[in-house]
Amino acid sequence: IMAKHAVLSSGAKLWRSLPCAKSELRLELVLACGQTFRWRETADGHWTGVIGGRVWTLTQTEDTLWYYVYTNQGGADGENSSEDSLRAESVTASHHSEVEAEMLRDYFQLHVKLGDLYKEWGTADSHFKKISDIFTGVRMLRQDPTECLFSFICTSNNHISRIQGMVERLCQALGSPLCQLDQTSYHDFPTLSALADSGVEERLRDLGFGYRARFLQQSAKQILDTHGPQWLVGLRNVPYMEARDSLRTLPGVGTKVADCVCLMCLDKCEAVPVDTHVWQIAKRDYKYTSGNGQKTLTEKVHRDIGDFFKKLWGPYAGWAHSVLFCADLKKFQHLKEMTKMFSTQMFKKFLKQTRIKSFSNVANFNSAKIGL
DNA sequence: GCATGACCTCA
DNA sequence: GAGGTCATG
Repeated sequence: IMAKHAVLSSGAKLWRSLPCAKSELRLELVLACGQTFRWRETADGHWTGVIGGRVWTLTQTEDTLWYYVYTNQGGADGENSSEDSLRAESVTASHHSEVEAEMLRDYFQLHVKLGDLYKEWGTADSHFKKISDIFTGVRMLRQDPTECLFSFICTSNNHISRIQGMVERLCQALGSPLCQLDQTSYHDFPTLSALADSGVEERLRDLGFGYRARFLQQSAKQILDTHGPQWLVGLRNVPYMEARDSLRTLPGVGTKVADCVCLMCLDKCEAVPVDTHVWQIAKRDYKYTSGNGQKTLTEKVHRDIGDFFKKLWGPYAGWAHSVLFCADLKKFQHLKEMTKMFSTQMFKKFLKQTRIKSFSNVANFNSAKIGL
């Protein structure tokens, strides 16, 4: 019998949960805004992906984050890691589920109070305030450093939907299998040694990676040859600028990719990744004018825009940046249309007539915004 | 320090 | 031309 993707409504007993308000986390924004590329909506509001070598399905209600962890293929949990197996056997079930809860809290960095940060950013920046009333719950993930680095090497000259396909193929081709759900097989992200293999470039070129194929293989090899497998995660403990410079020694890693990696997996919450898109936001919404009217994204423009936003938003500038970035994506523009619609006189009249007091469940719309 | 073109593929 | 990097003037 083929295993299926879990759905909360048809088996809630098997799910576990964490208290978490939607204002602190919105899965459909966080998992699809381009900071991670492997989560898929496998049922309405249900997101399936991989964290820590396990397949998870997540969904949420107003004040609760629900999660379901699948058993890896082949019987015992974590059978492709003997260390995990030993741990699983020597530990009680409740301990085990506490480990999983802690993995989720860590992945979503739930100790960071996003609501408080939104208030601070909104006070300092009126444009942010306007946007953030609609785009609540956009937070940074704390991703696996290997997955994050090699995914972002794929992002150059590229758009989200194609990156998703490439990262998926990368895992299918080089990652170890975890489990199969419905027609989909899930794999772990490839290890550094799998990526460093000399046959990898050609393999990935065949899979449509283009010139990025060589960057991926070379970066993996360089890390293993000159630093060792623990080097990447070790960058969590060095200062932002030092980590950034270290990453930039890798082929295919320039200023933008290095900043993404710093922000999204190395705990550098002040890092603001600047690309042409963010440059446009700075010019359009903040009247930012590059010093000498430069035509391209030079090192100086990167620095200036990064400094500008850091001064505006403070030590969590990278987190604030991701809210605006998310709000600018084409696929989320419908959330803004919602505001226009709710703001019309006709709709307000309709609300009054039908005496609907709360619309918090409609697209997470903030009812305070239209003065109900 | 800054600009330009090449690099892959796809829309 | 794209959410970029690298090598070259």
